[in-house]
Amino acid sequence: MARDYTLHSTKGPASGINYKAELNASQYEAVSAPPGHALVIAGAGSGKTRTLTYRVAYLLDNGIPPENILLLTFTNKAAREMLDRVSALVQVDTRRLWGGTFHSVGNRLLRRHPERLGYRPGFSIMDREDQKDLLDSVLGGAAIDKGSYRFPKSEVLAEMFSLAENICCDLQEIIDTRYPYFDLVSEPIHRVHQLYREKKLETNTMDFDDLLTLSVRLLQENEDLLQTYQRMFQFVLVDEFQDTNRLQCDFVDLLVGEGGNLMVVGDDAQSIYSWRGADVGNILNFAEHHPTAKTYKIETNYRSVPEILSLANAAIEANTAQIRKSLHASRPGKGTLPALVQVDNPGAQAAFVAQRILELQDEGVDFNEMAVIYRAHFHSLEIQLELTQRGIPFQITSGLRFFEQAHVKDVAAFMKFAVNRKDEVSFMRLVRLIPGVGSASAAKLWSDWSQCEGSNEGAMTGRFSAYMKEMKVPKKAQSTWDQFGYTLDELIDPQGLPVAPAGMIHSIVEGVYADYMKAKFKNYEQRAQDLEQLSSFGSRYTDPIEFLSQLSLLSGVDTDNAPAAEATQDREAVTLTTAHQAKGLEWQVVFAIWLADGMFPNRRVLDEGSAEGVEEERRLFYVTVTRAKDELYMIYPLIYHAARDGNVLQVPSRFIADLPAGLMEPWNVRSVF
DNA sequence: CTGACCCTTCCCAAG
DNA sequence: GAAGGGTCAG
Repeated sequence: MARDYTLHSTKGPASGINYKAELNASQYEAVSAPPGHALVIAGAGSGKTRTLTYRVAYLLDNGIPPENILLLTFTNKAAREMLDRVSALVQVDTRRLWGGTFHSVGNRLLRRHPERLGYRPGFSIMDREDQKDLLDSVLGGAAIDKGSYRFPKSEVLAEMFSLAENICCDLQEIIDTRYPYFDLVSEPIHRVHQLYREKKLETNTMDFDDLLTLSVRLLQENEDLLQTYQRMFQFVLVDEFQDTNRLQCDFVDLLVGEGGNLMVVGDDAQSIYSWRGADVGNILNFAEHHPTAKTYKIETNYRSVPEILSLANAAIEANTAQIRKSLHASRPGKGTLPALVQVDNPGAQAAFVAQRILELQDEGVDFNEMAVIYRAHFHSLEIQLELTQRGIPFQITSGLRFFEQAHVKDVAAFMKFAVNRKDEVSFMRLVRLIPGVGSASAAKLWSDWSQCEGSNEGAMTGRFSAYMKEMKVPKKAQSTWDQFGYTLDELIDPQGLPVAPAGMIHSIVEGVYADYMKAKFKNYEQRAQDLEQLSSFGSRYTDPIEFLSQLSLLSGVDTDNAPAAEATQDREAVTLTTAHQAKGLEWQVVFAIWLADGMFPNRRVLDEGSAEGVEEERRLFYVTVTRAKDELYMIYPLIYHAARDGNVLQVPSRFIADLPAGLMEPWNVRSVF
């Protein structure tokens, strides 16, 4: 059932966009590509987002209804940015267009048809911590003999299961290739895996991977839905295709089907997620996989000065597995080379960065236009101290995410449980907030609750307190338990349906949580404020299920629209970020720090000794340096004091050592203190 | 059985 | 420096 679409531009675009004038020749070619499959190789800083944005506008201009377009991106932020830009270009309601991350699109599909997979509406989404809790619960009941052999902890199990899902292979294969030392216990691992899957269905919960795995299954097992969605998504566009894994690729293939039109955009030189299953082969072999596909290369870089671009090109040169392209700069030369800065130690590194930031500010560069980029979160430690001491404002993309903080998760647990009464993880979390209830009582209470709920369908909808009153709790816990019951009752209306999110949060905080926070946390005020922001975020939603989904789907990378980020958004601040999270962003000035072997590239990767591993690190280095528009500082400390090994002498990163000396300028930094 | 306290361990990247 | 694990008093 091939579908043919011809794109006409006879009467000129309704939007009045002059595509040829606003794009360069190769961008225009990709934007105006005929229907069918297309691979767009867009180098760093070549206007990839612009190209995708204009492509969507072009489709709309040619009469494709927005609901027939699906735009898959890597982060929510990227999706939002592109849709905003499309709205600015054409007068079409882009809310009708499906755009978002793979996970959010999966979520949307599954929310429409949960019953097809044996799920109920209002299923909960577990984050990493919830997943670990559920696995621990499974482990507790699985009678695993942990004495005789080393059995993987729940985090490790989660990692293994996730990898198997994402690269669509058998769990045994993961054990064999990546965890051979667990081969002795592979039988119980499989058993836990099975129990875990059953438990998820039983508690009406999904983990992150399920959002995709189950979406794929939904489409594979339901021909009618497959037809519906294939017909719906006539034009599918995928951003950052180099970072897709097998599961995501299968999802796309299913949605596109035989006659669909698929455009994938990416840059193989920026593939940096193989450790979570991304397969750069998806982009490298796309043309082979789809013989009719046309390939477009966009090789003009608008971002960086030629001095920086030359260095970047030289840096990636050493990689063998890549699509050859020659990225050239459109900007004029600047006359100064990227700086190579050797400093004595991490303290001096931080001092250098801080001082240079202040000098640049004097020269008129905004703090917002400066970033410090590093390989691992802990590399930012000294910089944070130094910037704080000097009063330089900064924002950091840390490992700690707003929605993963204990108090936010506690409140969310009440909401999740109100929406999904089978949610064991949330139930356990909230009853353990009660004084006098530990893990043993919590487990007992859950078993009572699920029994009462199982034998009595009424418990699924009626007032919570009616059922909770019947349950036995430790004496010490009784009054708080009752209070919890009344609070939960406030979260549902007389029909038993959950009320709006903002109201829920209010009830929870007023009813029980404020008291708990005061007793538990030193920084009660701060946390109370967080919850107020959560509530104001919640007021954008009427449907608590929708709100909770968004909470789960928002990640650390794109918490832009998250409450915590909003407070700092318009403030001028230097950005501190990992190289991974810097992907897709740009700044006038970039400080790349800790460029020593063992730090960047990472020690573990070097120890593993795989050439692919080092190539990925090199791509990560490429991503780092290509973030810079005007100035790039590559810095490494000679000596650092390790916790265990004392003073360690460092060697400059091989990625720097491999570069021709003429591409950078060594700076001599003298400490005057 | 709970919860306070102390000890050790950990550090690569994230949806 | 935080978080998990072990120990022990109440």
